[in-house]
Amino acid sequence: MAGKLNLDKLDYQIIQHMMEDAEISYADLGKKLFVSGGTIHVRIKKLQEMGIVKGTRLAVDTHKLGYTVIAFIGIYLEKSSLYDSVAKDLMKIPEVVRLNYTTGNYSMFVEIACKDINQLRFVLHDQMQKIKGIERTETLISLEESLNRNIQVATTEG
Amino acid sequence: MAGKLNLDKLDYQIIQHMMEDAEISYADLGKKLFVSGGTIHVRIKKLQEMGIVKGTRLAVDTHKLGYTVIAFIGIYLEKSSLYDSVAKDLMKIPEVVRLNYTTGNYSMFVEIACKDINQLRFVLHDQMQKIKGIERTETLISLEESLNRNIQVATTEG
DNA sequence: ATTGAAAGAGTCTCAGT
DNA sequence: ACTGAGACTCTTTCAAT
Repeated sequence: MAGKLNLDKLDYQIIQHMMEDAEISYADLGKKLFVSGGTIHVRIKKLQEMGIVKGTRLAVDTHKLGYTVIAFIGIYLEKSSLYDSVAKDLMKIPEVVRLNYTTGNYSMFVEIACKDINQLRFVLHDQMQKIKGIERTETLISLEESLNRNIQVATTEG
Repeated sequence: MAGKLNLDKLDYQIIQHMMEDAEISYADLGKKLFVSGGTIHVRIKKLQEMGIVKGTRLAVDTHKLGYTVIAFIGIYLEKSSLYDSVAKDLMKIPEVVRLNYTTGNYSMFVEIACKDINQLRFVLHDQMQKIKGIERTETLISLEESLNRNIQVATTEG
């Protein structure tokens, strides 16, 4: 399956640090990890070539941007073979930010981000209910996000 | 509540572009959006001061790093007043990457990232079951992530 | 593989508009 | 507010180890 990685402690430390803050300079990160800036550069280049590092992204406070209503929707399909078709329709809804095919209670699990409850209602009733193949849905509205963090790789050793 | 934002189309275009790729230079992004690099710089600085932009993060392929098992856990609490205490215990588990307090079927909703099914079982049976206040849990294992994207702000107009 | 220094590219500041 | 140019900082390359 997945090829062997052969990453060492330094690689994992670089990944961990820059997942949390990619603005630090190679020189400064090198100082923290007791190597030169040039070594940080070489390692990041290697991680990019391996496809592990995929670039950098601006971190944005979505709540401050007005997306105050986060909801998770569990979806029951009429037939599980309808997954691809339903997924395609769901992706057309801009408020849908995440979509997983799951085992367990639901066949699909979706996350949506809306600006208010009216927009949530619109997405649920006017957009999702029209999609062919959805039997019914269950909505969980997030009242509070207590944690949203990266995976913890720094202690991994190969 | 939330103060008025007063962002214009250019602000939203900058946010949208850099949420997807923060490596582009201000000069190049300015060319795309028909302003100078200096203007991009001023806008980003403003967005940082407003707390909307919170920095940049390294984007990593967690699947390639070995975290192949993503699961969502719905949690039923014995009493909903136990939320804070249970949340505190859940945060101690490194595999827990996200934690929401929710309305609907479950009281809490958790996402975990594991390297294999055995680690998932360990987290579920040995770590989560020992937490006081959890009545029972339901697990959804993600068989496929079809979509994981940012919110779409580019068409917003203030 | 790592280092340190030079070359190249990007950010940041500011005077002018 | 936006621009463009200069000062400054960071990334990237490379010869030496």
